Amino acid sequence: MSDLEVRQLRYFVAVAEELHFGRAAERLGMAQPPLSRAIRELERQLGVPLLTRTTRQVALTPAGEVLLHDARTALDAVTAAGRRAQRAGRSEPELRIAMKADYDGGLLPRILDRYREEAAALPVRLVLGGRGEQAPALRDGSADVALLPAPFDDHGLDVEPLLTEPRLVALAATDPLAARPCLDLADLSGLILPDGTPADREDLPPGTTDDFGVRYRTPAPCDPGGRPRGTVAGPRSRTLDLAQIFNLIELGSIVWFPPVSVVRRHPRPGVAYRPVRDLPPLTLTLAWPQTSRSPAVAAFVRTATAIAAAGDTRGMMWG
Amino acid sequence: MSDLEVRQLRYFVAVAEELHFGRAAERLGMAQPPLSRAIRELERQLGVPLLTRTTRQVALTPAGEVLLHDARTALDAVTAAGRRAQRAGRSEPELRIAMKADYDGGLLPRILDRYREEAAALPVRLVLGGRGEQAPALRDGSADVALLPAPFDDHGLDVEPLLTEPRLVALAATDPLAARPCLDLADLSGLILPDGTPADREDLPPGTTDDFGVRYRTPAPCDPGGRPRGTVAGPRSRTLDLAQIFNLIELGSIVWFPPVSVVRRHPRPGVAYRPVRDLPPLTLTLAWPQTSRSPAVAAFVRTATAIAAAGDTRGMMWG
DNA sequence: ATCACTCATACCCGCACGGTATCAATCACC
DNA sequence: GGTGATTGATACCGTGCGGGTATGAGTGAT
Repeated sequence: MSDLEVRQLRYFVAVAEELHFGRAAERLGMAQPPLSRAIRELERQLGVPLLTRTTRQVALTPAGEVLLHDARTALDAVTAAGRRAQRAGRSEPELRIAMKADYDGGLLPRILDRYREEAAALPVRLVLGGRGEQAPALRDGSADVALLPAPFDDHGLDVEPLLTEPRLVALAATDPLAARPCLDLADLSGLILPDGTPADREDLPPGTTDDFGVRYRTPAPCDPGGRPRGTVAGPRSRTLDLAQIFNLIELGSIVWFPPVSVVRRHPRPGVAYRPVRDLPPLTLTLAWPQTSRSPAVAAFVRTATAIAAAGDTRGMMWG
Repeated sequence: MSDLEVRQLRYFVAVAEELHFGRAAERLGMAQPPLSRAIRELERQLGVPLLTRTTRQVALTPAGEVLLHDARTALDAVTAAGRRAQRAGRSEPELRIAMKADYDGGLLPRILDRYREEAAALPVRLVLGGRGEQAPALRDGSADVALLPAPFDDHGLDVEPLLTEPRLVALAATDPLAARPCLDLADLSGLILPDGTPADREDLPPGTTDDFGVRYRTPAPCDPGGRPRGTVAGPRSRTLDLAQIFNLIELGSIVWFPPVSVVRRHPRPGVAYRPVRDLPPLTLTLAWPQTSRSPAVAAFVRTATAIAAAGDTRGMMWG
């Protein structure tokens, strides 16, 4: 059994995601016939059918499902290898921290202060991205360490929880609900979050949508049991920044569930924050590639966990 | 930056391990000039020098060290993808358990009994191999779950410790040391283990040698800070089976450090077992690929940890 | 029954990968 | 310090394979 090639995996992933040879070929920037042939050759090489195709329907076999999953992680590993080597050769070493803006539980300034005193410390660069972008960034080598809310798909990553903080609901100060000191999730039925999901449903699949309303391509859509949808939504171009979110909240169009540390940074008249009894708290987590051997990452992890442990009794409640 | 290809990674790993283009080319079954050109092209593609070469000396740059490490894990991921897909398509699904013969802490019979009653259970197949083979087997998809002594290189794996058991020293009954009820490591200086290392040095790098005397190719030689040795020893063909080991022990040629559960299975006149005060115990660990989504693996892990938890107060002492 | 759609087949082409021959640089040895 | 051995780089060539175009064939919709 000779080894697979990256090209074959890329092709297969495209077809498996699109479930359509024509569209997959278009996405790959090639014609359909060579793609068909390549997939067929892949199946011959493995000795296993990966797709059941009629001229009207393409579906994954169980083996295809397995390969789709493993091929994605293998492709991640390959691009990560290239990117990390590239970076290691560049003149300016730095520690790239992936996070979503403001989602640091208020710890980052203190962490960075102490981190800079470490012997193994490197200059720090923040890689800000939307929800669901941090873990893939670690896997493909475009960041060295990430600060992100659990749960998330942590395959290939090492993980250290830093702190758990409650979330509040942000709603229009003029909303009748704002008159009450404390709410339940059920009270929020009918309201929607910035990403369009109903506020009283907490089952949003991780890695699919962004709190800011951007819909991301799921990098490894580990739908438990379900089969991945064939169509992959590109960025919906409805990106909301914080100012827009606040504006919409103020107008009563949406509500939002920021953690207290974010709230503390954005006091704003016209927006009321209230505790929600059954809203799960947010656990901020530190993650880095399991393959990392970088002393700079190790030092950062050490510093961050120390700071979090030292600070975890500080005022996490909010009036 | 276009994606790397498996071929490029294989080539680079070969050169980086051999630190010699000619030998690397021979190992790859090709001529030297195309290999030189391929590596050069890889460097051009990444925009980073990976090797410093004079006509007499080839050495890795820092970027090369990083790539060597990451390329190995990427290659593992690729072959694992192929192998697991292949397996998923074959008619007979089964759960392949990698372990070294007898190194199950005596748990395996009970684990298997209970496992077979699980709904998600599959027929079990044992994949026996020497020390250091289990973790690579998980990574390259030739086993689904492994039972192995910690510590080991666990990158890409999820891990669950099962039990910790003391080890004894096995020596010739006629050895003067056998007269003493308990020994120290220092007492054993001058004696050697089956793999040839001195018995009083407990710093043998994991994944390098086998207790049975086979020397394995290091799969991911994570020497902390040091540079990987250029020469990679193939199997030294000096494989010792248990009978040979016992024979050599009996003759006083070697000593051995089996855990008590192994000792219990191999009572043998002519061989004495004695506790060693400062000999670290052996922690038997369960490991499986982090990417595993198999219900059969999940059921096995559940069963094994339950059995280990239930049995961990049972008689682990001996003699 | 016909049309539209989509995957497979047939055939061709260009290029990139691998091979052979050779050069050039460095080290060892006297 | 000159000479030969070793080893990586360069030059050049042939071929196999990956990709393109044209077309066939099977299937579902109307």
